[in-house]
Amino acid sequence: MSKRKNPCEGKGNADFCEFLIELAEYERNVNRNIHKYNAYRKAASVLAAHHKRIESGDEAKKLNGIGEKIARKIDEYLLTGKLKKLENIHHDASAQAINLLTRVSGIGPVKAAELYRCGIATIEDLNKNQDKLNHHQLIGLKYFEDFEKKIPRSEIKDIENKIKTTAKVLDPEYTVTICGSYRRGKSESGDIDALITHPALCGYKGNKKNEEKLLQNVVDALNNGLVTEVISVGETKFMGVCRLLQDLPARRLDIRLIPTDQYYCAMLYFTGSDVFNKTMRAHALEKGFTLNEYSLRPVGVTGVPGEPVPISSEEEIFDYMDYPYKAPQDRNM
DNA sequence: AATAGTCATGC
DNA sequence: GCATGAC
Repeated sequence: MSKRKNPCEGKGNADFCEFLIELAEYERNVNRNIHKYNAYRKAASVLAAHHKRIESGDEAKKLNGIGEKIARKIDEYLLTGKLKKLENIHHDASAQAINLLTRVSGIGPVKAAELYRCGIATIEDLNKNQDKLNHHQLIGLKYFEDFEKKIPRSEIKDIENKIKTTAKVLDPEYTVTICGSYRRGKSESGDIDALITHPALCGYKGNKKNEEKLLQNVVDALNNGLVTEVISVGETKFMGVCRLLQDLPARRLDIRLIPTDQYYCAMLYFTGSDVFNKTMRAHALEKGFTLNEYSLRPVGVTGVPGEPVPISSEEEIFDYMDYPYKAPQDRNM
């Protein structure tokens, strides 16, 4: 999934969401307080899901995830149209620089602060100091603009076809699924998240020798055309860059190799949305199951999860837990 | 107390 | 090998 995403699109509380997300980014990138980051994100998403326009801090406070501090910020914003705290951040050169640097893929809060201590504050500065960056960060810098561009659905469709045909030529037994927001039918996405599996790879019976090559072989085959850079690649996960045509922007591509007996649980999980996954897992628990990206397991009376239920389609997961099937397009929540 | 797990990197 | 950082 992409580095920055907004739970604040849509309804009547978008302006609150925007400043909460900005505060969240500040807490993560500059103050390195991941918990405040999560708290602000949670507050923003609960406001985004709230259909009625909030008219006071006290009204907001009734929502789960909004407490005294955020309630008072909403009051300040309603009264003055801005936030003192944010104004201060905007005038703080170090905060601005660190926030910018973390937009480079591979540069997180720690690296950004280190770079800023070295006097690096702009993309131009980064270009002059490439010796301070590792492989991933160099790629992030090289494609800084490209990676912030959304990917049109039609382009992902073409990339999907290319990956599928490439894999099938290698071995017709490969299965490829592009998940994420693309699978949910969105008209554009931030990156491309592909799942692949192969019958030789099954969670419980090991055929180690071939397994190690199953992902590498696909990556190698894609390297002659689609894939332009490798950020990282191991036995189960590839992270890299692809470009469909010369004139199109470079795109972030992730490929995960999934054991066949875990494929549908992984598909469900990586299709999302995050909110849908939470709803689904909560429902599973109510029905006496535990659901994660690997398996669906019944929970015994003792609370100990049993053996994974064999699954051969996404629908089956819904069926087992008595949940009306939702097509991927209906999981945008 | 706060999501999980893989890969790269540096000690 | 292990911890850390990033995704």
